[in-house]
Amino acid sequence: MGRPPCCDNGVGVKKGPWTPEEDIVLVSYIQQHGPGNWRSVPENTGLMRCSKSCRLRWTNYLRPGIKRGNFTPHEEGIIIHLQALLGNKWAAIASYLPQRTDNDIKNYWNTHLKKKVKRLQQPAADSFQTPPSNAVTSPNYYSPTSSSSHHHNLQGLQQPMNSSYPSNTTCTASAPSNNSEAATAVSNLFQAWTMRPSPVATTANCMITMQDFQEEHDAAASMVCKDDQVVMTGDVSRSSALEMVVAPVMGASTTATFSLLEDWLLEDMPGQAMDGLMGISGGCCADPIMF
DNA sequence: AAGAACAACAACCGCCAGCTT
DNA sequence: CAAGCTGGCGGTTGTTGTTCT
Repeated sequence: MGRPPCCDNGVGVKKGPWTPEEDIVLVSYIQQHGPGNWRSVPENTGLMRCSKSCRLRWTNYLRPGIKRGNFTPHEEGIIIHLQALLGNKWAAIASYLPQRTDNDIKNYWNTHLKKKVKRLQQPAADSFQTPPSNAVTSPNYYSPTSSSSHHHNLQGLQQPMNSSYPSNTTCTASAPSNNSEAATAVSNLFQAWTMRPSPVATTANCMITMQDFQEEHDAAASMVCKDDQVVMTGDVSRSSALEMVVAPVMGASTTATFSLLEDWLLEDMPGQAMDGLMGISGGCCADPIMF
């Protein structure tokens, strides 16, 4: 089957950077007709661009609400974690950062974060690249580059988030029975974390970079955010690290957790990280969609 | 000051899934 | 059911700006 490229005719189709004039034409057309039916955009506007180019220009650059410029440490953290969980599913990752486009995130990953993460993971590089021999069959193994896992994670991403968690919820835990459940749970965690209007999300002092935390990590294993201050406290196990992540989702505290999870995920190879996630034995949350 | 090397980012390309005919 | 069309996605390339030598 297959289909020819939408711009296959080539003749008269302009390529390369968009001019301000073209932008104006495109924006004014979309303001009148709304986005969509991209096929008709070049025809109706006289733009010598293919429909695909128009759509990309709109979604990646002209669309209202797009945030440009430097990524905050908070955004960095989200991208790093979601990339570890989902792989290069930029559209899915972008859905957690509505102000950023998938193209932006992809570029930022390729130019900044990939190197950064690689640098931080260097000591564990060997083990990172060699999944356990039973990786394919093991229900507890998660590969960040596995396409099947991606599908599972996307299913999780698409699930609506249960938005209300009472702060005094009784916490019981049962491990997810498969990768999909784990991925869903983690995806929901991230979604809740990123969406909630909490002090952690809005307090600059809580936006701690991974480097910041890792510099401190030798001295103190946990990091708690109270009011506007980040407080390093005593030892923290992997399971309690996750509890710290879950707690604010539950609305129970203002524990600053993202950098903890960052550290927790990046410190180990992904399989172990997911094992740790799935092997939580301490109580954390009761909602059935979580664990 | 000039050229080379590198980094950042916008845009393109090819493939795919889903829908329509 | 097959073929065609559209929108969407991820990988890659090209261009521009910046830093280094």
